[in-house]
Amino acid sequence: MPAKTKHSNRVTLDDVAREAGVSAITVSRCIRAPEKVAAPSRLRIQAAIDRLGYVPHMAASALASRRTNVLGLIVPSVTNSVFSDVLLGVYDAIETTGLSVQIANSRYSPSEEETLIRTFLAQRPAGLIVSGVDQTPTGRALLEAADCPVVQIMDVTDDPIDMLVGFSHFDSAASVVRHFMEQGYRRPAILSARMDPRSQVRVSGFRREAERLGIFDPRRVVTTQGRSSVGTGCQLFADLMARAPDADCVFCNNDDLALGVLFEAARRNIRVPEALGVCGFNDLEISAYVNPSLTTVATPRYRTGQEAVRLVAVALGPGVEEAERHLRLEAKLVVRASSQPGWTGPTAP
Amino acid sequence: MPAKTKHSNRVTLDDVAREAGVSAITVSRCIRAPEKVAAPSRLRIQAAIDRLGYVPHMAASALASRRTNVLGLIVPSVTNSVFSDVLLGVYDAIETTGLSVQIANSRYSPSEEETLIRTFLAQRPAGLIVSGVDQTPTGRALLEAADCPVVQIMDVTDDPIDMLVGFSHFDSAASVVRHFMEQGYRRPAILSARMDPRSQVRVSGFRREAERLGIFDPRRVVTTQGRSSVGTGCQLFADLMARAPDADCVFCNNDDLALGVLFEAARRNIRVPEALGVCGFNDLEISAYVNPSLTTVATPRYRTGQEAVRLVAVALGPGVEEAERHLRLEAKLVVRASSQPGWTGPTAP
DNA sequence: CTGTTAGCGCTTTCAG
DNA sequence: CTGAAAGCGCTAACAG
Repeated sequence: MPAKTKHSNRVTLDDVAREAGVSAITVSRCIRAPEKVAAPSRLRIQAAIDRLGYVPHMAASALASRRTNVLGLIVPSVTNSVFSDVLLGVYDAIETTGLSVQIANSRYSPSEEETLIRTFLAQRPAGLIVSGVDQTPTGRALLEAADCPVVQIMDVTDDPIDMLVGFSHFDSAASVVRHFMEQGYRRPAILSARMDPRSQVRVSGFRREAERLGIFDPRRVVTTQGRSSVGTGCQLFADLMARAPDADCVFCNNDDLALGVLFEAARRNIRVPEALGVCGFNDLEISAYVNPSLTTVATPRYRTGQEAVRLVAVALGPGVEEAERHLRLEAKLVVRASSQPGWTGPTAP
Repeated sequence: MPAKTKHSNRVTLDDVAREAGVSAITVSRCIRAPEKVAAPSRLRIQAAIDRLGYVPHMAASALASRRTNVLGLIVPSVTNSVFSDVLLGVYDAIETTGLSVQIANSRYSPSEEETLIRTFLAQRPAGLIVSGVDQTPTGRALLEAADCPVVQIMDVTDDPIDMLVGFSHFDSAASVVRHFMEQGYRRPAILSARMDPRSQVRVSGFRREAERLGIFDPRRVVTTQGRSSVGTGCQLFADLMARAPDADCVFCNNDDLALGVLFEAARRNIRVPEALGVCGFNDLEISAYVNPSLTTVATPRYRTGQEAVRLVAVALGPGVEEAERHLRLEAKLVVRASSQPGWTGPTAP
């Protein structure tokens, strides 16, 4: 009977060490910091790992080192394609980092978000990515006290918790108003559902700029708390037509809503863009192909996910560049047929 | 100086035990199986936990018990709304189970999927949910040997690995062909991108039924390896018109493609449904609102996610109902304007 | 119903 | 550059 009886049949660090003729700690080092191990040992260890098919036990590693390789990501919704694009960026960027992502879904609820922040922090994550800049005071305090990199994404603020990558919803909305004005529209409306913080900022941006230009009218602001969808867009547009039929253009707080407006307008024989200019927000793939093609604001969702991960990875590394901690990305207006009365080109790309 | 110096400031099971005047193991039991602890102790322990703000250390628990509470979920894509709906079902169902989900993205690659299966299994997950029934032989072997519940989702097979919740892609496609026939169409086409196993099964289902009815023509099968999207739908439809302009109806392998067909047909002044019947697959929200509204096959995506989690939870519990291990759900044809030449109702709900 | 003992597999010192 | 010793925080397996 061997001196030490193994209960599990799992291949452990000790097995590898024995196979390679070194001690366990050397194998451990070889995995985490290969440059600190002499080349000959390194080769033997690598060979032993391959031969035995060793896979590190993350829980054991986490327990011993008091740190995990888990990057927590809190988003308001996983079905919203805005966030699924962010997620894609996160997945693509994570590959080179050795981290693993864990996603949580706050359902647009600040208190659920706070709970999730707690849960994640209890796991000692390697980093945490949260959506928006409007955490609860407690949530914010928890994040400020966290001993891991924290990245806020999807919006900008003067007062970030730690790192940040986002774009200005306020400015984007204002630029839409100006675009409508330039195209000759004079009575802009705005439609919005799911009044989450970022939607609200867009509504303010719209309002401010319209006021500045002297074309704001509160009758032309139609909102609902319900979730954003194509169906909601149809409904909100019907509401708008009932309340303020004189509206000559409409900024929809996202593309789903805008698509609904486009479809409902077609049913009512309201000509877009001649009788009604339409602009969405986000630039979903479909928006370029619908008839008429949809003017919208392209938001850097994929890039946001990618950069957020990169920021965490950099922060985890040795030298942190202070200059890189806040990334202000650009959201760009994409002008298509739905907002250009003088449009003469093709209806789709 | 106290007998035992704590290095970390984390609240541990021992702290709670001391506070409640019991031993650590009793606290541990109280958390995992409260009914095995006497009521008075239980109350004192609960109070101590609350007072101290104790949060269990998952890694330590995983190490000691050789099991995690992680439910692994492998999907081909996180942006595809089909899978994000599944995900939503998973998240909603997981809440009551005490498990946590970890998502991985195989990018429609069988070999990446195999790697992910390996990675997950190395973490000793509480359960594993995989998409489809076409794992690599090695992947399948790994899953068969896994000592945790495994659920295959999104398709059906006679030969599941362990548990299964899905619906028949083959039958769904066949029912679309019959529907076209009933509506008077006689020259059906099929468009498909991203030829993943389930898309291929739908193509076979279409082909088989069309052959049975004597209306199959290979010229009317247009496929591409590229990813499925609205833009691809426009493109494939253009290809179809070039190859087989006599097609009088088209089954699109998913709604994105179908939307593209609808838009491209409008641009070409091809009247739907009179000159061309269109049917999609999946029933995205937008499909009910587009003009004309889109006939499609409603797939039980949310429910699939929900049930998959439920199956795992049940399997993890004490008594497993053998009868419940395979869940065959129903995908239902939703007939709307785009496939009914005689349509007289409203264009949208 | 409760406690004792002995690790789970890895990493952190601190010495060589 | 390498190793020995000592846990990380929790739970399995017995005993009482």
